[in-house]
Amino acid sequence: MANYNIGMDNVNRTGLGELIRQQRVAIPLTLQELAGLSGTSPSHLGRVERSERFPSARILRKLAKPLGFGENELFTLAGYLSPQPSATSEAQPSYGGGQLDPYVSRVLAQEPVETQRAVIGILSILKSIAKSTAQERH
Amino acid sequence: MANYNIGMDNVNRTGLGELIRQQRVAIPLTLQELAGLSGTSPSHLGRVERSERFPSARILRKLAKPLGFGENELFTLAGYLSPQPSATSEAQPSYGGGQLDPYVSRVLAQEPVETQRAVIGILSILKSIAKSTAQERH
DNA sequence: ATTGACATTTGCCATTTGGCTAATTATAAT
DNA sequence: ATTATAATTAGCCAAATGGCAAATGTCAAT
Repeated sequence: MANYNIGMDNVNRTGLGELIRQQRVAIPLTLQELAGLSGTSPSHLGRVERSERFPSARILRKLAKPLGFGENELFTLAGYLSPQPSATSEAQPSYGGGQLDPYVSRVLAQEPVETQRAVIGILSILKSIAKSTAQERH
Repeated sequence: MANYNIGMDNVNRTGLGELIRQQRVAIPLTLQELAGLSGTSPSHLGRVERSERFPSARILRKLAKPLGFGENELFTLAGYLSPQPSATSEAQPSYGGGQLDPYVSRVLAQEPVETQRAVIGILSILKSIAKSTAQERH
């Protein structure tokens, strides 16, 4: 008659694996390399990425730097932390609004400025293509 | 011949239990009450307090509010977070060669993170193509 | 097609975590 | 002192976590 913890925590663990994988291949790293850099095992990371296992905070912390995440960022994504403690009134719960992904930032910053500009040029072209394609579909 | 993680993490788990107990009795709460408030079990909390078990992030998160800790505070104490996170990512040039063009940054930041990542994914593809092309040319 | 070098996944296992129940230990109240 | 009652601890167990080794998948070069 005790039953202290019925049901799910409201922990957002959806898609965390995918996100980690996306980040890893974007860098790009193999599972083994990431395992090496983070001091974990490739097999476990593989399972984490395809959501067969949920990573503990210890693992998450080890993954943060090699993947270019801020320390608490992965924790937030994993649902261990509520979204953005320090923020006063921005706080988009879905993490999408006006934030530049730290890894993206880091990578781009290493390119010459013309390349950076070319990249967003390509992006805007792709977006307009996508837009007109969507319109054709009626 | 693999051995990815020998030895201890440099996680500060010393005295965390004592600290939790001090806080609990200071409030004051019994183990059962705290267990009730946090949705955990008194037996486990007892063991945590006398450091027979180390609490997972999930438990820590549940304990934070009833004990009057800030969300990330217990995480820091537990060694899951390094002291003084605060800085949310971005803007710290601490690493990397160049600067990110502010206009580029602004435009990209308005895209969802997947798009941001896709963009640098495309960039890396283009770079590898360029590289191999250059090699073929000699 | 075959080999060889990597990368990923799977099988299996040890360790940890955390809950329930029961036992023990404090704390009052007669 | 002796119960009654509450609080803590200990015994046990199921589930989860994460590592290693072996199997499988992939891909380029022969």
